Amino acid sequence: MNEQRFCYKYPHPAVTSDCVIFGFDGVGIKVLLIQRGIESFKGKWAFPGGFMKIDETAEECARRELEEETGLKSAAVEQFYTFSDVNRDPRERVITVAHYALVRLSEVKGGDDAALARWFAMDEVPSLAFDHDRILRMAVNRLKERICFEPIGFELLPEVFTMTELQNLYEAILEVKFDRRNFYNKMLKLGILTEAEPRPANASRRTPTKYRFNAHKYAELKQKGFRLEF
Amino acid sequence: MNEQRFCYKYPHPAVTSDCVIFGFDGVGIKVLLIQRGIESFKGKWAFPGGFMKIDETAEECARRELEEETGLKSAAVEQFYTFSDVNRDPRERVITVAHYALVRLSEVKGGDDAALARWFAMDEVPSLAFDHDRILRMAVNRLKERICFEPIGFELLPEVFTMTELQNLYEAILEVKFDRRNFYNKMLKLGILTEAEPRPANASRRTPTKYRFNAHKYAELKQKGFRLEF
DNA sequence: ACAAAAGTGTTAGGCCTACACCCATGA
DNA sequence: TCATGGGTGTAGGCCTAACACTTTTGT
Repeated sequence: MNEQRFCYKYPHPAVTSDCVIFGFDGVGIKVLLIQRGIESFKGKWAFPGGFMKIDETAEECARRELEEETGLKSAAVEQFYTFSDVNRDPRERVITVAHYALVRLSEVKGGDDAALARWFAMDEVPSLAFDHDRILRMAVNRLKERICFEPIGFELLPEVFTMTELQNLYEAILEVKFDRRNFYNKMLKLGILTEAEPRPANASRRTPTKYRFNAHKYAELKQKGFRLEF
Repeated sequence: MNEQRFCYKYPHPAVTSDCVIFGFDGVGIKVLLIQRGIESFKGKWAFPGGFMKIDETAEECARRELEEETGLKSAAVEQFYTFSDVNRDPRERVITVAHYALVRLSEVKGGDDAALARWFAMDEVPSLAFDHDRILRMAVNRLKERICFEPIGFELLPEVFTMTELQNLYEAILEVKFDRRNFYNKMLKLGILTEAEPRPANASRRTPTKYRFNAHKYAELKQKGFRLEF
Protein backbone atom coordinates (compact mmCIF):
# COMPACT_ATOMS: atom_id res chain seq x y z
CA MET A 1 0.00 0.00 0.00
CA ASN A 2 2.82 2.39 -0.68
CA GLU A 3 1.35 3.53 -3.95
CA GLN A 4 1.87 7.12 -4.81
CA ARG A 5 -1.11 7.54 -7.01
CA PHE A 6 -1.45 11.31 -7.35
CA CYS A 7 1.20 12.68 -9.67
CA TYR A 8 1.99 16.17 -10.88
CA LYS A 9 4.48 17.79 -13.19
CA TYR A 10 5.73 20.09 -10.44
CA PRO A 11 6.04 19.48 -6.73
CA HIS A 12 2.92 20.33 -4.74
CA PRO A 13 2.92 21.07 -1.05
CA ALA A 14 0.39 19.36 1.17
CA VAL A 15 -2.25 21.71 2.57
CA THR A 16 -3.89 21.51 5.96
CA SER A 17 -6.39 23.60 7.91
CA ASP A 18 -5.78 24.14 11.59
CA CYS A 19 -8.26 25.57 14.03
CA VAL A 20 -7.44 27.40 17.22
CA ILE A 21 -10.53 26.91 19.37
CA PHE A 22 -11.13 29.55 22.01
CA GLY A 23 -13.46 29.19 24.93
CA PHE A 24 -14.20 31.20 28.07
CA ASP A 25 -14.97 29.74 31.47
CA GLY A 26 -16.03 32.94 33.17
CA VAL A 27 -12.54 33.70 34.35
CA GLY A 28 -10.08 33.30 31.53
CA ILE A 29 -9.62 32.39 27.91
CA LYS A 30 -8.99 28.75 27.13
CA VAL A 31 -7.80 26.87 24.08
CA LEU A 32 -8.64 23.36 23.06
CA LEU A 33 -5.61 21.20 22.29
CA ILE A 34 -5.24 17.65 21.04
CA GLN A 35 -2.48 15.35 22.10
CA ARG A 36 -0.92 13.83 19.04
CA GLY A 37 -1.09 10.08 18.85
CA ILE A 38 1.14 9.67 15.84
CA GLU A 39 4.52 10.77 14.68
CA SER A 40 5.70 13.35 14.09
CA PHE A 41 5.55 15.21 17.39
CA LYS A 42 3.88 12.20 19.01
CA GLY A 43 2.72 13.05 22.52
CA LYS A 44 2.95 16.80 21.92
CA TRP A 45 -0.10 19.01 22.03
CA ALA A 46 -1.39 20.70 18.90
CA PHE A 47 -4.46 22.34 17.43
CA PRO A 48 -7.12 20.26 15.80
CA GLY A 49 -6.52 20.21 12.09
CA GLY A 50 -5.90 18.01 9.17
CA PHE A 51 -5.36 17.65 5.48
CA MET A 52 -7.71 19.51 3.24
CA LYS A 53 -9.77 17.25 1.06
CA ILE A 54 -9.60 17.88 -2.62
CA ASP A 55 -13.23 18.95 -2.75
CA GLU A 56 -13.50 21.17 0.31
CA THR A 57 -12.40 24.70 1.00
CA ALA A 58 -10.05 25.64 3.81
CA GLU A 59 -12.94 26.90 5.88
CA GLU A 60 -15.01 23.79 5.30
CA CYS A 61 -12.04 21.76 6.40
CA ALA A 62 -11.65 23.84 9.55
CA ARG A 63 -15.35 23.49 10.36
CA ARG A 64 -15.15 19.77 9.85
CA GLU A 65 -12.24 19.54 12.26
CA LEU A 66 -14.08 21.73 14.71
CA GLU A 67 -17.12 19.52 14.61
CA GLU A 68 -15.07 16.37 14.96
CA GLU A 69 -13.31 17.72 18.04
CA THR A 70 -16.08 19.58 19.82
CA GLY A 71 -19.31 18.36 18.28
CA LEU A 72 -20.14 21.99 17.41
CA LYS A 73 -21.66 22.59 14.02
CA SER A 74 -22.24 26.30 14.11
CA ALA A 75 -19.58 28.48 15.55
CA ALA A 76 -17.82 31.54 14.25
CA VAL A 77 -14.80 30.30 12.31
CA GLU A 78 -12.43 32.88 10.92
CA GLN A 79 -9.42 32.34 8.74
CA PHE A 80 -6.56 34.50 9.91
CA TYR A 81 -3.24 33.48 8.36
CA THR A 82 -1.53 30.91 6.21
CA PHE A 83 1.73 29.54 7.53
CA SER A 84 4.08 28.37 4.84
CA ASP A 85 7.54 28.06 6.34
CA VAL A 86 9.45 25.52 4.35
CA ASN A 87 10.34 23.22 7.21
CA ARG A 88 7.36 23.57 9.47
CA ASP A 89 6.56 19.88 9.11
CA PRO A 90 9.43 17.39 9.09
CA ARG A 91 7.58 14.83 6.97
CA GLU A 92 6.95 16.84 3.85
CA ARG A 93 6.26 20.37 2.77
CA VAL A 94 3.00 21.32 4.42
CA ILE A 95 1.38 24.72 4.44
CA THR A 96 -1.48 25.34 6.80
CA VAL A 97 -4.39 27.72 6.61
CA ALA A 98 -4.99 28.73 10.21
CA HIS A 99 -8.41 29.62 11.60
CA TYR A 100 -9.78 30.44 14.96
CA ALA A 101 -13.18 29.55 16.30
CA LEU A 102 -15.10 30.95 19.25
CA VAL A 103 -17.22 28.43 21.08
CA ARG A 104 -19.33 28.34 24.22
CA LEU A 105 -17.76 25.96 26.66
CA SER A 106 -21.25 25.07 27.85
CA GLU A 107 -22.13 23.69 24.42
CA VAL A 108 -19.06 21.55 24.01
CA LYS A 109 -19.86 17.99 24.87
CA GLY A 110 -16.40 16.78 23.99
CA GLY A 111 -15.55 15.37 20.61
CA ASP A 112 -15.11 11.84 19.44
CA ASP A 113 -11.49 11.93 20.51
CA ALA A 114 -12.33 13.55 23.79
CA ALA A 115 -9.80 11.44 25.63
CA LEU A 116 -7.05 13.19 23.71
CA ALA A 117 -8.52 16.68 23.86
CA ARG A 118 -8.16 19.14 26.72
CA TRP A 119 -8.86 22.75 27.46
CA PHE A 120 -5.88 24.80 28.58
CA ALA A 121 -5.87 28.19 30.19
CA MET A 122 -3.67 30.59 28.24
CA ASP A 123 -0.96 30.55 30.86
CA GLU A 124 -0.85 26.77 31.08
CA VAL A 125 -0.39 26.05 27.40
CA PRO A 126 2.60 23.77 26.98
CA SER A 127 5.11 23.97 24.17
CA LEU A 128 3.26 22.86 21.05
CA ALA A 129 3.93 20.71 18.01
CA PHE A 130 5.06 22.15 14.68
CA ASP A 131 4.92 25.96 14.62
CA HIS A 132 1.74 25.96 16.65
CA ASP A 133 3.26 28.20 19.32
CA ARG A 134 3.60 30.88 16.71
CA ILE A 135 0.13 30.18 15.37
CA LEU A 136 -1.31 30.58 18.84
CA ARG A 137 0.45 33.89 19.43
CA MET A 138 -0.90 35.21 16.18
CA ALA A 139 -4.41 33.89 16.82
CA VAL A 140 -4.48 35.63 20.19
CA ASN A 141 -3.34 38.86 18.62
CA ARG A 142 -5.99 38.70 15.96
CA LEU A 143 -8.62 37.94 18.54
CA LYS A 144 -7.53 40.98 20.53
CA GLU A 145 -7.60 43.22 17.51
CA ARG A 146 -10.93 41.95 16.35
CA ILE A 147 -12.79 42.18 19.62
CA CYS A 148 -11.96 45.87 19.78
CA PHE A 149 -14.15 46.54 16.78
CA GLU A 150 -16.55 43.68 16.39
CA PRO A 151 -19.00 42.18 18.85
CA ILE A 152 -17.52 38.70 18.70
CA GLY A 153 -17.18 38.32 22.43
CA PHE A 154 -20.75 37.16 22.67
CA GLU A 155 -19.86 33.99 20.78
CA LEU A 156 -17.92 32.93 23.84
CA LEU A 157 -20.64 33.61 26.39
CA PRO A 158 -23.92 31.87 27.01
CA GLU A 159 -26.87 33.41 25.20
CA VAL A 160 -27.76 35.18 28.40
CA PHE A 161 -25.09 36.71 30.55
CA THR A 162 -24.45 39.31 33.18
CA MET A 163 -22.57 42.53 32.67
CA THR A 164 -19.87 41.29 34.97
CA GLU A 165 -19.33 38.19 32.87
CA LEU A 166 -19.07 40.33 29.78
CA GLN A 167 -16.58 42.62 31.44
CA ASN A 168 -14.52 39.67 32.65
CA LEU A 169 -14.41 38.40 29.10
CA TYR A 170 -13.16 41.68 27.69
CA GLU A 171 -10.61 41.98 30.45
CA ALA A 172 -9.41 38.43 29.91
CA ILE A 173 -8.97 38.87 26.18
CA LEU A 174 -7.49 42.33 26.22
CA GLU A 175 -5.51 41.82 29.42
CA VAL A 176 -6.60 45.11 30.89
CA LYS A 177 -8.89 46.22 33.69
CA PHE A 178 -11.90 48.41 33.11
CA ASP A 179 -13.70 50.54 35.62
CA ARG A 180 -16.99 48.79 36.26
CA ARG A 181 -19.23 51.81 35.98
CA ASN A 182 -17.57 53.02 32.83
CA PHE A 183 -17.89 49.59 31.27
CA TYR A 184 -21.60 49.48 32.13
CA ASN A 185 -22.21 52.92 30.74
CA LYS A 186 -20.32 52.32 27.56
CA MET A 187 -21.89 48.96 26.86
CA LEU A 188 -25.40 50.16 27.56
CA LYS A 189 -24.94 53.31 25.52
CA LEU A 190 -23.84 51.26 22.52
CA GLY A 191 -27.36 49.92 22.35
CA ILE A 192 -26.47 46.40 21.30
CA LEU A 193 -27.61 44.73 24.50
CA THR A 194 -31.14 43.80 25.46
CA GLU A 195 -32.23 42.85 28.94
CA ALA A 196 -32.90 39.15 28.74
CA GLU A 197 -35.91 39.06 31.02
CA PRO A 198 -37.50 41.81 33.03
CA ARG A 199 -36.09 41.47 36.51
CA PRO A 200 -38.35 39.17 38.47
CA ALA A 201 -40.27 40.92 41.20
CA ASN A 202 -38.48 38.95 43.83
CA ALA A 203 -35.16 40.14 42.51
CA SER A 204 -32.98 41.28 45.27
CA ARG A 205 -30.42 43.97 44.93
CA ARG A 206 -27.88 41.24 44.65
CA THR A 207 -29.39 39.47 41.63
CA PRO A 208 -27.56 40.57 38.54
CA THR A 209 -29.38 41.78 35.45
CA LYS A 210 -29.16 39.37 32.55
CA TYR A 211 -28.45 40.60 29.06
CA ARG A 212 -28.56 39.20 25.59
CA PHE A 213 -26.68 40.38 22.52
CA ASN A 214 -28.99 42.09 20.06
CA ALA A 215 -27.53 41.20 16.67
CA HIS A 216 -30.35 42.95 14.88
CA LYS A 217 -29.67 46.30 16.48
CA TYR A 218 -25.97 45.88 15.88
CA ALA A 219 -26.58 45.30 12.17
CA GLU A 220 -28.71 48.47 12.04
CA LEU A 221 -26.11 50.56 13.78
CA LYS A 222 -23.29 49.24 11.67
CA GLN A 223 -25.13 50.17 8.54
CA LYS A 224 -25.47 53.71 9.81
CA GLY A 225 -21.68 53.88 9.96
CA PHE A 226 -21.39 53.53 13.69
CA ARG A 227 -18.10 52.11 14.89
CA LEU A 228 -17.65 49.91 17.88
CA GLU A 229 -14.48 50.57 19.80
CA PHE A 230 -12.57 49.42 22.83
CA MET B 1 7.67 15.88 -21.69
CA ASN B 2 4.38 14.92 -20.16
CA GLU B 3 6.07 13.25 -17.25
CA GLN B 4 4.27 13.54 -13.97
CA ARG B 5 7.24 13.16 -11.76
CA PHE B 6 5.96 14.34 -8.38
CA CYS B 7 3.72 11.75 -6.82
CA TYR B 8 1.84 11.61 -3.54
CA LYS B 9 -0.36 9.17 -1.75
CA TYR B 10 -3.18 11.71 -1.49
CA PRO B 11 -4.19 14.43 -3.90
CA HIS B 12 -2.42 17.74 -3.33
CA PRO B 13 -3.72 21.06 -4.52
CA ALA B 14 -1.42 23.40 -6.35
CA VAL B 15 -0.54 26.54 -4.36
CA THR B 16 0.05 30.00 -5.76
CA SER B 17 0.77 33.43 -4.32
CA ASP B 18 -0.98 36.40 -5.84
CA CYS B 19 -0.14 40.00 -5.18
CA VAL B 20 -2.51 42.93 -5.42
CA ILE B 21 -0.22 45.88 -6.08
CA PHE B 22 -1.57 49.25 -5.02
CA GLY B 23 -0.19 52.57 -6.15
CA PHE B 24 -1.28 56.19 -5.79
CA ASP B 25 -0.93 58.84 -8.49
CA GLY B 26 -1.85 61.84 -6.37
CA VAL B 27 -5.51 61.54 -7.22
CA GLY B 28 -6.69 57.99 -6.81
CA ILE B 29 -5.70 54.48 -5.92
CA LYS B 30 -4.45 52.29 -8.75
CA VAL B 31 -3.84 48.58 -9.12
CA LEU B 32 -1.32 46.89 -11.34
CA LEU B 33 -2.79 44.18 -13.54
CA ILE B 34 -1.24 41.76 -15.98
CA GLN B 35 -2.90 40.62 -19.15
CA ARG B 36 -2.75 36.87 -19.33
CA GLY B 37 -0.92 35.50 -22.32
CA ILE B 38 -1.85 31.90 -21.77
CA GLU B 39 -4.91 29.83 -21.16
CA SER B 40 -6.86 29.73 -19.04
CA PHE B 41 -8.46 33.18 -19.08
CA LYS B 42 -6.15 34.20 -21.95
CA GLY B 43 -6.50 37.89 -22.63
CA LYS B 44 -8.13 38.61 -19.29
CA TRP B 45 -6.51 40.79 -16.68
CA ALA B 46 -5.28 39.35 -13.42
CA PHE B 47 -2.94 40.05 -10.53
CA PRO B 48 0.70 39.13 -10.76
CA GLY B 49 1.22 35.78 -9.14
CA GLY B 50 2.42 32.30 -9.71
CA PHE B 51 3.11 28.90 -8.35
CA MET B 52 4.92 28.70 -5.09
CA LYS B 53 8.27 26.98 -5.35
CA ILE B 54 8.83 24.08 -3.05
CA ASP B 55 11.53 25.92 -1.14
CA GLU B 56 9.99 29.35 -0.74
CA THR B 57 7.32 30.68 1.59
CA ALA B 58 4.13 32.32 0.37
CA GLU B 59 5.51 35.73 1.17
CA GLU B 60 8.81 35.07 -0.60
CA CYS B 61 6.83 33.98 -3.60
CA ALA B 62 4.75 37.14 -3.53
CA ARG B 63 7.86 39.29 -3.24
CA ARG B 64 9.44 37.48 -6.15
CA GLU B 65 6.39 38.12 -8.29
CA LEU B 66 6.34 41.71 -7.18
CA GLU B 67 9.94 42.18 -8.19
CA GLU B 68 9.46 40.47 -11.52
CA GLU B 69 6.51 42.71 -12.36
CA THR B 70 7.60 46.04 -10.99
CA GLY B 71 11.33 45.78 -10.38
CA LEU B 72 10.71 46.68 -6.73
CA LYS B 73 12.69 44.77 -4.18
CA SER B 74 11.57 46.39 -0.98
CA ALA B 75 7.95 47.20 -0.55
CA ALA B 76 5.48 46.43 2.17
CA VAL B 77 3.93 43.07 1.32
CA GLU B 78 1.17 41.78 3.52
CA GLN B 79 -0.63 38.47 3.35
CA PHE B 80 -4.34 38.95 3.80
CA TYR B 81 -6.33 35.87 2.86
CA THR B 82 -6.12 32.45 1.31
CA PHE B 83 -8.69 31.65 -1.34
CA SER B 84 -9.48 28.00 -1.65
CA ASP B 85 -12.73 27.64 -3.54
CA VAL B 86 -12.74 24.27 -5.20
CA ASN B 87 -13.27 25.45 -8.75
CA ARG B 88 -11.47 28.74 -8.75
CA ASP B 89 -9.07 27.50 -11.44
CA PRO B 90 -10.46 25.37 -14.26
CA ARG B 91 -7.20 23.53 -14.86
CA GLU B 92 -6.69 21.91 -11.50
CA ARG B 93 -7.34 22.53 -7.83
CA VAL B 94 -5.38 25.66 -6.99
CA ILE B 95 -5.48 27.55 -3.75
CA THR B 96 -3.90 30.97 -3.63
CA VAL B 97 -2.38 32.91 -0.79
CA ALA B 98 -3.28 36.51 -1.54
CA HIS B 99 -1.10 39.47 -0.58
CA TYR B 100 -1.18 43.12 -1.17
CA ALA B 101 1.77 45.42 -1.68
CA LEU B 102 2.01 49.18 -1.46
CA VAL B 103 4.42 50.73 -3.93
CA ARG B 104 5.42 54.21 -4.97
CA LEU B 105 4.41 54.73 -8.55
CA SER B 106 7.48 56.89 -8.99
CA GLU B 107 9.76 53.97 -8.23
CA VAL B 108 8.15 51.53 -10.60
CA LYS B 109 10.13 51.38 -13.78
CA GLY B 110 7.93 48.70 -15.27
CA GLY B 111 8.74 45.05 -15.00
CA ASP B 112 10.21 42.65 -17.49
CA ASP B 113 6.78 42.04 -18.88
CA ALA B 114 5.92 45.69 -18.90
CA ALA B 115 4.13 45.37 -22.21
CA LEU B 116 1.54 43.20 -20.54
CA ALA B 117 1.24 45.18 -17.31
CA ARG B 118 -0.91 48.24 -16.79
CA TRP B 119 -2.09 50.41 -13.93
CA PHE B 120 -5.83 50.77 -13.55
CA ALA B 121 -7.75 53.28 -11.50
CA MET B 122 -10.12 51.53 -9.14
CA ASP B 123 -13.17 52.50 -11.16
CA GLU B 124 -11.67 51.33 -14.46
CA VAL B 125 -10.77 47.83 -13.36
CA PRO B 126 -12.24 45.38 -15.87
CA SER B 127 -13.70 42.03 -14.99
CA LEU B 128 -10.79 39.87 -13.91
CA ALA B 129 -9.61 36.30 -14.38
CA PHE B 130 -10.30 33.56 -11.84
CA ASP B 131 -11.81 34.88 -8.62
CA HIS B 132 -9.63 37.96 -8.76
CA ASP B 133 -12.62 40.29 -8.60
CA ARG B 134 -13.37 38.92 -5.19
CA ILE B 135 -9.72 39.07 -4.20
CA LEU B 136 -9.60 42.72 -5.18
CA ARG B 137 -12.69 43.59 -3.16
CA MET B 138 -11.22 41.95 -0.13
CA ALA B 139 -7.80 43.55 -0.61
CA VAL B 140 -9.40 46.97 -0.80
CA ASN B 141 -11.36 46.29 2.38
CA ARG B 142 -8.27 45.20 4.22
CA LEU B 143 -6.37 48.21 3.02
CA LYS B 144 -9.16 50.45 4.30
CA GLU B 145 -9.22 48.76 7.66
CA ARG B 146 -5.49 48.80 8.02
CA ILE B 147 -4.87 52.40 7.10
CA CYS B 148 -7.21 53.45 9.90
CA PHE B 149 -4.78 52.15 12.48
CA GLU B 150 -1.37 51.90 10.90
CA PRO B 151 0.68 54.47 9.06
CA ILE B 152 0.93 52.48 5.87
CA GLY B 153 -0.22 55.29 3.64
CA PHE B 154 3.29 56.63 3.47
CA GLU B 155 4.39 53.57 1.53
CA LEU B 156 2.32 54.89 -1.35
CA LEU B 157 3.66 58.42 -1.34
CA PRO B 158 7.06 59.78 -2.29
CA GLU B 159 9.48 60.09 0.65
CA VAL B 160 8.61 63.74 0.80
CA PHE B 161 5.06 64.89 0.35
CA THR B 162 2.69 67.71 1.09
CA MET B 163 -0.15 67.60 3.56
CA THR B 164 -2.61 67.90 0.71
CA GLU B 165 -1.19 64.84 -1.00
CA LEU B 166 -1.46 62.91 2.23
CA GLN B 167 -5.03 63.99 2.69
CA ASN B 168 -5.90 63.07 -0.88
CA LEU B 169 -4.46 59.64 -0.25
CA TYR B 170 -6.56 59.07 2.86
CA GLU B 171 -9.63 60.37 1.12
CA ALA B 172 -9.02 58.16 -1.89
CA ILE B 173 -8.58 55.01 0.16
CA LEU B 174 -11.34 55.60 2.68
CA GLU B 175 -13.68 57.24 0.17
CA VAL B 176 -14.56 60.07 2.49
CA LYS B 177 -13.81 63.79 2.65
CA PHE B 178 -11.98 65.37 5.54
CA ASP B 179 -12.01 68.97 6.59
CA ARG B 180 -8.63 70.32 5.63
CA ARG B 181 -7.90 72.13 8.88
CA ASN B 182 -8.96 69.22 11.00
CA PHE B 183 -6.82 66.88 8.96
CA TYR B 184 -3.80 69.17 9.38
CA ASN B 185 -4.33 69.45 13.10
CA LYS B 186 -4.82 65.78 13.65
CA MET B 187 -1.85 64.72 11.57
CA LEU B 188 0.49 67.24 13.11
CA LYS B 189 -0.64 66.45 16.63
CA LEU B 190 0.07 62.76 16.09
CA GLY B 191 3.72 63.67 15.94
CA ILE B 192 4.71 61.20 13.28
CA LEU B 193 5.51 63.78 10.62
CA THR B 194 8.70 65.78 10.27
CA GLU B 195 9.08 68.82 8.07
CA ALA B 196 11.28 67.65 5.23
CA GLU B 197 13.26 70.86 4.75
CA PRO B 198 12.89 74.18 6.47
CA ARG B 199 10.80 76.29 4.15
CA PRO B 200 13.13 78.19 1.84
CA ALA B 201 13.23 81.89 2.48
CA ASN B 202 11.65 82.63 -0.85
CA ALA B 203 8.73 80.44 0.01
CA SER B 204 5.54 82.14 -0.86
CA ARG B 205 2.28 81.52 0.86
CA ARG B 206 1.46 79.26 -2.03
CA THR B 207 4.43 76.93 -1.63
CA PRO B 208 3.32 73.90 0.32
CA THR B 209 5.26 72.58 3.29
CA LYS B 210 6.91 69.25 2.63
CA TYR B 211 6.74 66.49 5.18
CA ARG B 212 8.38 63.17 5.73
CA PHE B 213 7.09 60.20 7.73
CA ASN B 214 9.04 59.77 10.95
CA ALA B 215 9.08 56.02 11.46
CA HIS B 216 11.29 56.35 14.50
CA LYS B 217 8.84 58.54 16.37
CA TYR B 218 5.99 56.30 15.37
CA ALA B 219 7.77 53.29 16.83
CA GLU B 220 8.31 55.21 20.08
CA LEU B 221 4.70 56.24 20.35
CA LYS B 222 3.40 52.81 19.53
CA GLN B 223 5.46 51.32 22.30
CA LYS B 224 3.90 53.77 24.72
CA GLY B 225 0.52 52.29 23.83
CA PHE B 226 -0.62 55.13 21.66
CA ARG B 227 -3.23 54.23 19.07
CA LEU B 228 -3.47 55.75 15.66
CA GLU B 229 -7.02 56.21 14.47
CA PHE B 230 -9.02 57.53 11.53
C1' DA C 1 -9.71 89.26 -12.74
C1' DC C 2 -10.74 84.97 -11.51
C1' DA C 3 -10.15 80.30 -10.07
C1' DA C 4 -7.50 77.21 -7.42
C1' DA C 5 -4.38 75.85 -3.77
C1' DA C 6 -2.28 76.60 0.88
C1' DG C 7 -2.10 78.14 5.37
C1' DT C 8 -4.23 79.20 9.77
C1' DG C 9 -7.75 79.14 15.31
C1' DT C 10 -11.68 78.94 17.84
C1' DT C 11 -15.72 77.17 19.84
C1' DA C 12 -19.20 73.97 21.34
C1' DG C 13 -20.52 69.54 22.28
C1' DG C 14 -19.72 64.82 23.17
C1' DC C 15 -17.04 61.23 24.98
C1' DC C 16 -13.88 59.22 28.19
C1' DT C 17 -12.06 58.81 32.71
C1' DA C 18 -11.74 58.87 37.37
C1' DC C 19 -13.93 58.23 41.44
C1' DA C 20 -17.38 56.34 46.30
C1' DC C 21 -21.18 54.65 48.47
C1' DC C 22 -25.16 51.63 49.50
C1' DC C 23 -27.52 47.34 49.71
C1' DA C 24 -28.08 42.37 50.00
C1' DT C 25 -26.33 38.02 50.59
C1' DG C 26 -23.67 34.10 52.20
C1' DA C 27 -19.95 32.56 54.97
C1' DT D 1 -20.21 40.85 61.24
C1' DC D 2 -17.56 40.83 57.55
C1' DA D 3 -16.31 40.12 52.87
C1' DT D 4 -18.07 39.96 48.36
C1' DG D 5 -20.68 41.23 44.41
C1' DG D 6 -23.97 44.21 42.23
C1' DG D 7 -25.95 48.52 41.13
C1' DT D 8 -25.68 53.56 40.38
C1' DG D 9 -24.14 59.39 38.89
C1' DT D 10 -21.20 63.25 38.28
C1' DA D 11 -17.56 66.49 37.16
C1' DG D 12 -13.42 67.74 34.53
C1' DG D 13 -10.62 67.29 30.68
C1' DC D 14 -9.70 66.03 26.17
C1' DC D 15 -10.72 65.23 21.60
C1' DT D 16 -13.65 65.98 17.58
C1' DA D 17 -16.13 68.43 14.33
C1' DA D 18 -17.76 72.41 12.33
C1' DC D 19 -16.67 76.51 10.39
C1' DA D 20 -14.14 81.34 6.82
C1' DC D 21 -10.85 84.21 5.27
C1' DT D 22 -6.36 85.63 3.28
C1' DT D 23 -2.52 85.08 0.21
C1' DT D 24 -0.46 83.78 -3.97
C1' DT D 25 -0.05 82.12 -8.41
C1' DG D 26 -1.29 80.60 -13.01
C1' DT D 27 -4.57 81.11 -16.64
